[in-house]
Amino acid sequence: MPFLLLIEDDDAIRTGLELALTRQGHRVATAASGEDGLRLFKEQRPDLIVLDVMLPGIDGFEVCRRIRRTDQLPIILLTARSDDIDVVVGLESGADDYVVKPVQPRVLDARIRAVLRRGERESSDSSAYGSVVIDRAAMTVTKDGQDLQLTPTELRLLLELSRRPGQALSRQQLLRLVWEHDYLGDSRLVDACVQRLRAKVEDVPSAPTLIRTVRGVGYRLDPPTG
Amino acid sequence: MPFLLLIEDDDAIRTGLELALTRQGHRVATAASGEDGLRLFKEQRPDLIVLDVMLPGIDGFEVCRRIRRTDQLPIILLTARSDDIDVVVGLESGADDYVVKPVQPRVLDARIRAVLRRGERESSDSSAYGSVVIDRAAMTVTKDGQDLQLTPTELRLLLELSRRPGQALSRQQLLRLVWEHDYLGDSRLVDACVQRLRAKVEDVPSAPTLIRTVRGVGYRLDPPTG
DNA sequence: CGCCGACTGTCACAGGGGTGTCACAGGGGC
DNA sequence: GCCCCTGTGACACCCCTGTGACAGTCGGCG
Repeated sequence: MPFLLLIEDDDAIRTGLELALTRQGHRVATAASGEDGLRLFKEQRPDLIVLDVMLPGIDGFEVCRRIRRTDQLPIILLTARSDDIDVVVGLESGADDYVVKPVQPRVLDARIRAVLRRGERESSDSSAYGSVVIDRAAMTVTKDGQDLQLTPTELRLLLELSRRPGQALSRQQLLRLVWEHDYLGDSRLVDACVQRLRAKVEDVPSAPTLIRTVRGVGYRLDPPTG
Repeated sequence: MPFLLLIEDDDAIRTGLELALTRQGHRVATAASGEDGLRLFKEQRPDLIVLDVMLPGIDGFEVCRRIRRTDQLPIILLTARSDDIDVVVGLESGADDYVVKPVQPRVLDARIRAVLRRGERESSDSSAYGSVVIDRAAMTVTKDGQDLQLTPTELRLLLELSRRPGQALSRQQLLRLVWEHDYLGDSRLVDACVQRLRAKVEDVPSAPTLIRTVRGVGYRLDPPTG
Protein backbone atom coordinates (compact mmCIF):
# COMPACT_ATOMS: atom_id res chain seq x y z
CA MET A 1 0.00 0.00 0.00
CA PRO A 2 1.54 3.31 -1.06
CA PHE A 3 2.32 5.74 1.73
CA LEU A 4 1.71 9.36 0.80
CA LEU A 5 2.50 12.66 2.43
CA LEU A 6 0.03 15.44 1.64
CA ILE A 7 1.23 18.99 2.29
CA GLU A 8 -1.60 21.52 1.93
CA ASP A 9 -2.51 24.48 4.12
CA ASP A 10 -6.19 24.79 3.22
CA ASP A 11 -8.07 22.75 5.81
CA ALA A 12 -11.03 21.89 3.61
CA ILE A 13 -8.94 20.70 0.67
CA ARG A 14 -6.50 18.83 2.89
CA THR A 15 -9.07 16.83 4.81
CA GLY A 16 -11.09 16.24 1.66
CA LEU A 17 -8.13 14.84 -0.27
CA GLU A 18 -6.96 12.84 2.73
CA LEU A 19 -10.31 11.13 2.97
CA ALA A 20 -10.52 10.48 -0.76
CA LEU A 21 -7.00 9.13 -1.05
CA THR A 22 -7.49 6.93 1.98
CA ARG A 23 -10.59 5.44 0.40
CA GLN A 24 -8.62 4.75 -2.74
CA GLY A 25 -6.28 2.57 -0.81
CA HIS A 26 -3.40 4.82 0.17
CA ARG A 27 -1.94 5.44 3.57
CA VAL A 28 -1.87 9.19 4.04
CA ALA A 29 0.01 11.52 6.36
CA THR A 30 -0.77 15.24 6.24
CA ALA A 31 0.95 18.49 7.03
CA ALA A 32 -0.42 22.05 6.88
CA SER A 33 2.82 23.92 6.27
CA GLY A 34 6.11 23.54 4.49
CA GLU A 35 8.02 23.26 7.75
CA ASP A 36 5.76 20.56 9.09
CA GLY A 37 5.91 18.83 5.76
CA LEU A 38 9.70 18.64 5.72
CA ARG A 39 9.75 17.39 9.30
CA LEU A 40 7.17 14.70 8.61
CA PHE A 41 9.00 13.71 5.48
CA LYS A 42 12.19 13.07 7.40
CA GLU A 43 10.38 11.18 10.12
CA GLN A 44 8.07 9.03 8.09
CA ARG A 45 9.80 8.52 4.75
CA PRO A 46 6.71 8.40 2.50
CA ASP A 47 6.74 6.81 -0.94
CA LEU A 48 5.40 9.93 -2.61
CA ILE A 49 4.59 13.54 -1.77
CA VAL A 50 1.62 15.62 -2.90
CA LEU A 51 2.66 19.21 -2.40
CA ASP A 52 0.71 22.45 -2.62
CA VAL A 53 2.64 25.31 -4.16
CA MET A 54 1.08 28.19 -2.21
CA LEU A 55 2.08 27.60 1.36
CA PRO A 56 2.67 30.02 4.23
CA GLY A 57 6.35 30.26 5.14
CA ILE A 58 8.51 28.28 2.77
CA ASP A 59 6.55 27.61 -0.38
CA GLY A 60 6.09 24.41 -2.32
CA PHE A 61 8.92 25.01 -4.78
CA GLU A 62 11.36 25.51 -1.96
CA VAL A 63 10.14 22.38 -0.17
CA CYS A 64 10.58 20.50 -3.41
CA ARG A 65 14.12 21.73 -3.92
CA ARG A 66 15.14 20.94 -0.37
CA ILE A 67 13.85 17.41 -0.61
CA ARG A 68 15.53 16.95 -3.96
CA ARG A 69 18.92 17.78 -2.49
CA THR A 70 18.94 14.48 -0.73
CA ASP A 71 16.12 12.29 -2.03
CA GLN A 72 14.61 11.13 -5.28
CA LEU A 73 11.12 10.10 -4.27
CA PRO A 74 8.25 11.18 -6.57
CA ILE A 75 6.72 14.60 -5.93
CA ILE A 76 3.42 15.85 -7.36
CA LEU A 77 2.75 19.56 -7.20
CA LEU A 78 -0.69 21.02 -6.61
CA THR A 79 -1.16 24.42 -8.14
CA ALA A 80 -3.97 26.92 -8.66
CA ARG A 81 -5.14 27.25 -12.23
CA SER A 82 -4.09 30.07 -14.59
CA ASP A 83 -0.47 30.59 -13.60
CA ASP A 84 1.22 28.60 -16.35
CA ILE A 85 4.55 29.86 -15.13
CA ASP A 86 4.16 27.51 -12.21
CA VAL A 87 4.31 24.48 -14.45
CA VAL A 88 7.74 25.31 -15.79
CA VAL A 89 9.16 26.37 -12.47
CA GLY A 90 7.63 23.31 -10.85
CA LEU A 91 9.16 20.80 -13.19
CA GLU A 92 12.47 22.59 -12.99
CA SER A 93 12.46 22.54 -9.22
CA GLY A 94 12.43 18.77 -9.50
CA ALA A 95 8.78 17.76 -9.39
CA ASP A 96 7.61 14.74 -11.34
CA ASP A 97 4.12 15.91 -12.17
CA TYR A 98 1.75 18.72 -11.41
CA VAL A 99 -2.02 18.86 -10.96
CA VAL A 100 -4.19 21.92 -11.26
CA LYS A 101 -6.68 22.73 -8.51
CA PRO A 102 -9.53 22.20 -8.10
CA VAL A 103 -8.77 18.55 -8.63
CA GLN A 104 -10.99 15.52 -8.86
CA PRO A 105 -9.80 12.96 -6.32
CA ARG A 106 -9.75 10.19 -8.87
CA VAL A 107 -7.69 12.31 -11.26
CA LEU A 108 -5.14 12.85 -8.53
CA ASP A 109 -5.25 9.16 -7.74
CA ALA A 110 -4.57 8.31 -11.38
CA ARG A 111 -1.61 10.67 -11.48
CA ILE A 112 -0.26 9.19 -8.26
CA ARG A 113 -0.47 5.68 -9.61
CA ALA A 114 1.10 6.73 -12.90
CA VAL A 115 4.04 8.36 -11.19
CA LEU A 116 4.53 5.40 -8.88
CA ARG A 117 4.46 3.01 -11.82
CA ARG A 118 6.99 5.12 -13.64
CA GLY A 119 9.24 5.01 -10.63
CA GLU A 120 8.98 1.27 -10.42
CA ARG A 121 10.04 0.85 -14.00
CA GLU A 122 12.93 3.21 -13.63
CA SER A 123 14.29 1.42 -10.63
CA SER A 124 13.51 -1.93 -12.18
CA ASP A 125 17.10 -2.98 -11.93
CA SER A 126 16.15 -4.46 -8.62
CA SER A 127 12.82 -5.34 -7.13
CA ALA A 128 11.97 -6.64 -3.72
CA TYR A 129 9.44 -9.29 -2.77
CA GLY A 130 9.47 -9.26 0.98
CA SER A 131 12.96 -10.21 2.01
CA VAL A 132 13.75 -11.54 -1.46
CA VAL A 133 15.53 -9.05 -3.71
CA ILE A 134 16.03 -9.61 -7.44
CA ASP A 135 19.03 -7.76 -8.86
CA ARG A 136 18.80 -7.89 -12.63
CA ALA A 137 22.15 -6.22 -13.18
CA ALA A 138 24.12 -8.57 -10.99
CA MET A 139 21.85 -11.44 -12.03
CA THR A 140 21.57 -12.49 -8.43
CA VAL A 141 18.73 -13.06 -6.00
CA THR A 142 19.24 -12.44 -2.32
CA LYS A 143 17.16 -13.25 0.72
CA ASP A 144 17.83 -11.26 3.87
CA GLY A 145 20.97 -10.07 2.13
CA GLN A 146 22.31 -13.54 1.45
CA ASP A 147 22.90 -14.81 -2.06
CA LEU A 148 20.46 -17.57 -2.92
CA GLN A 149 22.72 -19.13 -5.58
CA LEU A 150 19.94 -19.81 -8.02
CA THR A 151 20.74 -22.02 -10.98
CA PRO A 152 20.33 -20.53 -14.49
CA THR A 153 16.94 -22.11 -15.04
CA GLU A 154 15.65 -21.17 -11.62
CA LEU A 155 16.80 -17.62 -12.23
CA ARG A 156 15.13 -17.39 -15.61
CA LEU A 157 11.92 -18.77 -14.17
CA LEU A 158 11.92 -16.22 -11.38
CA LEU A 159 12.74 -13.38 -13.77
CA GLU A 160 9.89 -14.29 -16.08
CA LEU A 161 7.47 -14.53 -13.18
CA SER A 162 8.66 -11.21 -11.80
CA ARG A 163 8.11 -9.50 -15.11
CA ARG A 164 4.42 -10.12 -14.57
CA PRO A 165 3.85 -9.95 -10.84
CA GLY A 166 0.33 -10.85 -9.79
CA GLN A 167 -0.42 -12.53 -13.08
CA ALA A 168 -0.95 -16.25 -13.22
CA LEU A 169 1.12 -17.99 -15.89
CA SER A 170 0.25 -21.41 -17.23
CA ARG A 171 2.81 -24.19 -17.48
CA GLN A 172 2.54 -23.86 -21.23
CA GLN A 173 3.42 -20.17 -21.09
CA LEU A 174 6.29 -20.77 -18.74
CA LEU A 175 7.68 -23.48 -20.97
CA ARG A 176 7.70 -21.03 -23.84
CA LEU A 177 9.16 -18.19 -21.82
CA VAL A 178 11.78 -20.04 -19.81
CA TRP A 179 12.58 -23.11 -21.90
CA GLU A 180 11.80 -21.59 -25.26
CA HIS A 181 10.10 -24.62 -26.66
CA ASP A 182 6.60 -25.85 -26.91
CA TYR A 183 5.99 -28.92 -24.97
CA LEU A 184 2.95 -30.87 -25.85
CA GLY A 185 1.81 -33.34 -23.33
CA ASP A 186 2.14 -33.46 -19.63
CA SER A 187 5.37 -33.16 -17.79
CA ARG A 188 6.36 -32.36 -14.26
CA LEU A 189 9.16 -30.16 -15.60
CA VAL A 190 7.73 -26.82 -14.56
CA ASP A 191 6.54 -28.18 -11.23
CA ALA A 192 9.93 -29.59 -10.46
CA CYS A 193 11.66 -26.31 -11.22
CA VAL A 194 9.12 -24.36 -9.22
CA GLN A 195 9.69 -26.71 -6.34
CA ARG A 196 13.43 -26.17 -6.45
CA LEU A 197 12.92 -22.44 -6.68
CA ARG A 198 10.56 -22.46 -3.73
CA ALA A 199 13.01 -24.45 -1.68
CA LYS A 200 15.44 -21.56 -1.97
CA VAL A 201 13.11 -18.59 -2.03
CA GLU A 202 10.28 -19.38 0.37
CA ASP A 203 10.44 -19.22 4.15
CA VAL A 204 8.34 -22.37 4.39
CA PRO A 205 8.51 -24.13 1.01
CA SER A 206 5.52 -26.30 1.84
CA ALA A 207 3.43 -23.18 2.49
CA PRO A 208 4.59 -20.80 -0.21
CA THR A 209 3.78 -17.11 0.08
CA LEU A 210 5.68 -15.72 -2.91
CA ILE A 211 5.20 -18.24 -5.69
CA ARG A 212 1.57 -19.27 -5.42
CA THR A 213 -0.06 -22.19 -7.11
CA VAL A 214 -3.14 -21.34 -9.13
CA ARG A 215 -4.91 -24.63 -9.36
CA GLY A 216 -5.92 -25.61 -12.85
CA VAL A 217 -3.84 -22.79 -14.31
CA GLY A 218 -0.25 -22.55 -13.24
CA TYR A 219 1.79 -20.30 -11.00
CA ARG A 220 1.85 -16.68 -9.98
CA LEU A 221 4.37 -14.45 -8.24
CA ASP A 222 2.65 -12.27 -5.67
CA PRO A 223 3.34 -8.58 -6.12
CA PRO A 224 5.88 -6.80 -3.93
CA THR A 225 4.95 -5.53 -0.51
CA GLY A 226 1.95 -7.76 -0.15
CA MET B 1 30.58 21.85 -10.68
CA PRO B 2 30.28 19.00 -13.19
CA PHE B 3 30.83 19.92 -16.83
CA LEU B 4 28.60 17.99 -19.22
CA LEU B 5 28.46 17.65 -22.96
CA LEU B 6 24.99 17.00 -24.34
CA ILE B 7 24.84 15.59 -27.86
CA GLU B 8 21.29 15.55 -29.20
CA ASP B 9 19.96 16.54 -32.61
CA ASP B 10 16.36 17.30 -31.63
CA ASP B 11 16.28 21.01 -30.88
CA ALA B 12 13.39 20.89 -28.41
CA ILE B 13 14.84 18.06 -26.35
CA ARG B 14 18.33 19.53 -26.44
CA THR B 15 17.37 22.98 -25.24
CA GLY B 16 14.94 21.53 -22.70
CA LEU B 17 17.52 19.23 -21.18
CA GLU B 18 20.17 21.93 -21.30
CA LEU B 19 17.94 24.25 -19.31
CA ALA B 20 16.96 21.59 -16.80
CA LEU B 21 20.50 20.34 -16.28
CA THR B 22 21.82 23.87 -15.91
CA ARG B 23 19.24 24.55 -13.21
CA GLN B 24 20.29 21.40 -11.46
CA GLY B 25 23.76 22.79 -11.08
CA HIS B 26 25.68 21.49 -14.06
CA ARG B 27 27.71 23.36 -16.62
CA VAL B 28 26.44 22.23 -20.01
CA ALA B 29 27.84 22.36 -23.52
CA THR B 30 25.68 21.11 -26.40
CA ALA B 31 26.14 19.71 -29.85
CA ALA B 32 23.54 18.81 -32.47
CA SER B 33 25.47 16.15 -34.38
CA GLY B 34 27.98 13.42 -33.79
CA GLU B 35 30.70 15.32 -35.65
CA ASP B 36 30.17 18.47 -33.62
CA GLY B 37 30.02 16.39 -30.49
CA LEU B 38 33.38 14.76 -31.12
CA ARG B 39 34.96 18.08 -31.94
CA LEU B 40 33.56 19.76 -28.83
CA PHE B 41 34.65 16.81 -26.75
CA LYS B 42 38.25 17.19 -27.87
CA GLU B 43 38.21 20.93 -27.37
CA GLN B 44 36.43 21.16 -24.06
CA ARG B 45 37.15 17.92 -22.26
CA PRO B 46 33.86 17.54 -20.38
CA ASP B 47 33.50 15.40 -17.28
CA LEU B 48 30.61 13.42 -18.71
CA ILE B 49 28.74 13.02 -21.98
CA VAL B 50 25.01 12.56 -22.49
CA LEU B 51 24.65 11.08 -25.93
CA ASP B 52 21.64 10.47 -28.10
CA VAL B 53 21.75 7.25 -30.09
CA MET B 54 19.84 8.38 -33.15
CA LEU B 55 21.97 11.07 -34.71
CA PRO B 56 22.38 12.19 -38.30
CA GLY B 57 25.75 11.16 -39.73
CA ILE B 58 27.73 9.05 -37.29
CA ASP B 59 25.35 7.66 -34.72
CA GLY B 60 25.65 7.58 -30.96
CA PHE B 61 27.13 4.08 -30.75
CA GLU B 62 29.91 5.08 -33.13
CA VAL B 63 30.59 8.31 -31.23
CA CYS B 64 30.75 6.26 -28.07
CA ARG B 65 33.22 3.79 -29.53
CA ARG B 66 35.48 6.51 -30.93
CA ILE B 67 35.64 8.31 -27.62
CA ARG B 68 36.30 5.07 -25.81
CA ARG B 69 39.38 4.39 -27.92
CA THR B 70 41.21 7.12 -26.12
CA ASP B 71 39.20 8.21 -23.08
CA GLN B 72 37.38 6.75 -20.15
CA LEU B 73 35.04 9.53 -19.14
CA PRO B 74 31.47 8.51 -18.26
CA ILE B 75 29.00 8.29 -21.12
CA ILE B 76 25.23 8.04 -20.74
CA LEU B 77 23.24 6.96 -23.77
CA LEU B 78 19.82 8.38 -24.58
CA THR B 79 17.53 6.38 -26.79
CA ALA B 80 13.91 6.45 -27.79
CA ARG B 81 13.70 2.73 -28.20
CA SER B 82 13.26 0.47 -25.27
CA ASP B 83 14.55 -2.66 -26.95
CA ASP B 84 16.77 -4.77 -24.81
CA ILE B 85 19.02 -5.10 -27.83
CA ASP B 86 19.97 -1.48 -27.52
CA VAL B 87 20.93 -1.89 -23.92
CA VAL B 88 23.29 -4.66 -24.82
CA VAL B 89 24.79 -2.89 -27.81
CA GLY B 90 25.05 0.29 -25.76
CA LEU B 91 26.91 -1.30 -22.92
CA GLU B 92 29.12 -3.15 -25.33
CA SER B 93 30.01 0.03 -27.18
CA GLY B 94 31.38 1.25 -23.88
CA ALA B 95 28.62 3.34 -22.35
CA ASP B 96 28.27 3.51 -18.58
CA ASP B 97 24.53 3.91 -18.38
CA TYR B 98 21.50 3.99 -20.55
CA VAL B 99 18.37 6.12 -20.29
CA VAL B 100 15.18 5.74 -22.29
CA LYS B 101 13.46 8.79 -23.74
CA PRO B 102 11.29 10.55 -22.86
CA VAL B 103 13.23 11.14 -19.69
CA GLN B 104 12.38 13.17 -16.62
CA PRO B 105 15.09 15.73 -16.03
CA ARG B 106 15.44 14.62 -12.45
CA VAL B 107 15.89 11.02 -13.52
CA LEU B 108 18.64 11.99 -15.92
CA ASP B 109 20.17 14.14 -13.20
CA ALA B 110 20.07 11.24 -10.78
CA ARG B 111 21.76 8.93 -13.30
CA ILE B 112 24.39 11.58 -14.01
CA ARG B 113 25.19 11.97 -10.34
CA ALA B 114 25.27 8.23 -9.85
CA VAL B 115 27.68 7.72 -12.74
CA LEU B 116 29.86 10.60 -11.56
CA ARG B 117 29.96 9.16 -8.05
CA ARG B 118 30.99 5.85 -9.49
CA GLY B 119 33.61 7.62 -11.58
CA GLU B 120 35.02 9.41 -8.56
CA ARG B 121 35.52 6.15 -6.79
CA GLU B 122 37.23 4.71 -9.81
CA SER B 123 39.42 7.62 -10.75
CA SER B 124 40.41 8.17 -7.19
CA ASP B 125 43.83 6.67 -7.09
CA SER B 126 42.75 3.61 -5.25
CA SER B 127 39.59 1.59 -5.41
CA ALA B 128 39.86 -1.34 -3.10
CA TYR B 129 38.28 -4.75 -3.38
CA GLY B 130 39.27 -6.35 -0.15
CA SER B 131 43.04 -6.46 -0.09
CA VAL B 132 43.22 -5.89 -3.85
CA VAL B 133 43.78 -2.26 -4.82
CA ILE B 134 43.39 -0.97 -8.36
CA ASP B 135 45.46 2.13 -9.05
CA ARG B 136 44.24 3.63 -12.29
CA ALA B 137 46.75 6.42 -12.36
CA ALA B 138 49.71 4.08 -12.05
CA MET B 139 47.86 1.33 -13.96
CA THR B 140 48.88 -1.17 -11.36
CA VAL B 141 47.04 -3.62 -9.19
CA THR B 142 48.37 -4.52 -5.77
CA LYS B 143 47.39 -7.12 -3.23
CA ASP B 144 48.41 -6.55 0.36
CA GLY B 145 50.69 -3.81 -0.95
CA GLN B 146 52.53 -6.04 -3.40
CA ASP B 147 52.40 -5.45 -7.12
CA LEU B 148 50.50 -8.22 -8.88
CA GLN B 149 52.25 -7.74 -12.23
CA LEU B 150 49.15 -8.21 -14.32
CA THR B 151 49.60 -8.68 -18.03
CA PRO B 152 47.95 -6.12 -20.36
CA THR B 153 44.98 -8.33 -21.12
CA GLU B 154 44.46 -9.30 -17.52
CA LEU B 155 44.57 -5.63 -16.57
CA ARG B 156 42.04 -4.62 -19.22
CA LEU B 157 39.75 -7.42 -18.14
CA LEU B 158 39.92 -6.36 -14.52
CA LEU B 159 39.41 -2.69 -15.41
CA GLU B 160 36.35 -3.45 -17.50
CA LEU B 161 34.89 -5.57 -14.75
CA SER B 162 35.63 -2.89 -12.17
CA ARG B 163 33.93 -0.23 -14.24
CA ARG B 164 30.69 -2.04 -13.51
CA PRO B 165 31.14 -3.56 -10.10
CA GLY B 166 28.31 -5.81 -9.10
CA GLN B 167 27.05 -6.19 -12.64
CA ALA B 168 27.23 -9.52 -14.38
CA LEU B 169 28.85 -9.36 -17.80
CA SER B 170 28.43 -12.09 -20.39
CA ARG B 171 31.39 -13.62 -22.19
CA GLN B 172 30.11 -11.95 -25.33
CA GLN B 173 30.14 -8.54 -23.70
CA LEU B 174 33.59 -9.09 -22.27
CA LEU B 175 34.92 -10.13 -25.66
CA ARG B 176 33.69 -6.88 -27.14
CA LEU B 177 34.90 -4.74 -24.26
CA VAL B 178 38.31 -6.29 -23.70
CA TRP B 179 39.19 -7.89 -27.04
CA GLU B 180 37.14 -5.59 -29.25
CA HIS B 181 35.91 -8.24 -31.58
CA ASP B 182 32.83 -10.30 -31.98
CA TYR B 183 33.39 -13.91 -31.48
CA LEU B 184 30.74 -16.20 -32.67
CA GLY B 185 30.92 -19.69 -31.40
CA ASP B 186 32.26 -21.09 -28.24
CA SER B 187 35.72 -20.50 -26.98
CA ARG B 188 37.43 -20.83 -23.64
CA LEU B 189 39.22 -17.52 -24.22
CA VAL B 190 37.41 -15.51 -21.59
CA ASP B 191 37.46 -18.38 -19.13
CA ALA B 192 41.18 -18.84 -19.58
CA CYS B 193 41.91 -15.18 -18.99
CA VAL B 194 39.62 -15.09 -15.99
CA GLN B 195 41.43 -18.08 -14.63
CA ARG B 196 44.81 -16.41 -14.99
CA LEU B 197 43.48 -13.27 -13.40
CA ARG B 198 42.01 -15.23 -10.53
CA ALA B 199 45.29 -17.00 -9.99
CA LYS B 200 46.86 -13.64 -9.21
CA VAL B 201 44.00 -11.80 -7.59
CA GLU B 202 42.14 -14.32 -5.49
CA ASP B 203 43.22 -15.66 -2.13
CA VAL B 204 42.00 -19.11 -3.09
CA PRO B 205 41.66 -19.21 -6.90
CA SER B 206 39.55 -22.33 -6.75
CA ALA B 207 37.09 -20.56 -4.44
CA PRO B 208 36.95 -17.05 -5.86
CA THR B 209 35.47 -14.25 -3.80
CA LEU B 210 36.17 -11.26 -6.04
CA ILE B 211 35.54 -12.42 -9.58
CA ARG B 212 32.42 -14.51 -9.30
CA THR B 213 31.06 -16.89 -11.88
CA VAL B 214 27.43 -16.32 -12.76
CA ARG B 215 26.49 -19.64 -14.20
CA GLY B 216 24.68 -19.40 -17.50
CA VAL B 217 25.59 -15.72 -17.76
CA GLY B 218 29.24 -14.82 -17.33
CA TYR B 219 31.34 -13.14 -14.68
CA ARG B 220 30.91 -10.38 -12.15
CA LEU B 221 33.26 -8.40 -9.94
CA ASP B 222 31.79 -8.13 -6.49
CA PRO B 223 31.50 -4.56 -5.29
CA PRO B 224 33.92 -3.14 -2.71
CA THR B 225 33.24 -3.59 0.96
CA GLY B 226 31.30 -6.74 0.41
C1' DC C 1 -20.15 -36.46 4.57
C1' DG C 2 -17.31 -39.47 2.02
C1' DC C 3 -15.53 -41.09 -2.18
C1' DC C 4 -13.22 -40.45 -6.43
C1' DG C 5 -10.71 -38.29 -9.95
C1' DA C 6 -7.66 -34.86 -11.32
C1' DC C 7 -4.13 -32.04 -10.24
C1' DT C 8 0.06 -30.93 -7.79
C1' DG C 9 4.20 -31.84 -4.63
C1' DT C 10 8.19 -34.49 -3.99
C1' DC C 11 12.07 -37.35 -4.80
C1' DA C 12 15.93 -40.03 -6.82
C1' DC C 13 18.59 -40.81 -10.71
C1' DA C 14 20.99 -40.70 -15.05
C1' DG C 15 22.45 -37.91 -18.76
C1' DG C 16 24.27 -33.71 -20.45
C1' DG C 17 25.99 -29.18 -20.67
C1' DG C 18 28.70 -25.53 -18.88
C1' DT C 19 32.90 -24.36 -16.53
C1' DG C 20 37.71 -25.00 -14.61
C1' DT C 21 42.08 -26.32 -15.82
C1' DC C 22 46.15 -27.26 -18.35
C1' DA C 23 49.70 -27.70 -21.86
C1' DC C 24 51.33 -26.08 -26.03
C1' DA C 25 52.43 -23.30 -30.03
C1' DG C 26 52.48 -18.99 -32.32
C1' DG C 27 53.47 -14.14 -32.06
C1' DG C 28 54.98 -9.76 -30.74
C1' DG C 29 57.97 -6.69 -28.13
C1' DC C 30 62.35 -5.52 -26.14
C1' DG D 1 66.89 -14.09 -30.83
C1' DC D 2 64.80 -14.67 -26.53
C1' DC D 3 61.07 -14.55 -23.54
C1' DC D 4 56.65 -13.74 -21.97
C1' DC D 5 52.04 -13.25 -23.23
C1' DT D 6 48.06 -15.07 -25.49
C1' DG D 7 44.76 -17.89 -27.89
C1' DT D 8 43.28 -22.64 -28.67
C1' DG D 9 41.82 -27.25 -28.06
C1' DA D 10 41.20 -31.16 -25.17
C1' DC D 11 39.60 -33.10 -21.17
C1' DA D 12 37.61 -33.92 -16.72
C1' DC D 13 34.54 -32.67 -13.37
C1' DC D 14 30.66 -31.12 -11.13
C1' DC D 15 26.35 -29.41 -10.87
C1' DC D 16 22.26 -28.78 -13.16
C1' DT D 17 18.30 -30.69 -15.33
C1' DG D 18 14.67 -33.45 -17.25
C1' DT D 19 12.09 -37.57 -16.38
C1' DG D 20 9.20 -40.91 -14.37
C1' DA D 21 6.95 -42.81 -10.45
C1' DC D 22 4.48 -42.16 -6.48
C1' DA D 23 2.34 -39.74 -2.67
C1' DG D 24 -0.41 -36.04 -1.16
C1' DT D 25 -4.07 -32.63 -1.72
C1' DC D 26 -7.91 -30.27 -3.40
C1' DG D 27 -12.48 -29.91 -5.38
C1' DG D 28 -16.70 -31.84 -7.05
C1' DC D 29 -20.44 -34.82 -6.97
C1' DG D 30 -23.46 -38.13 -5.36
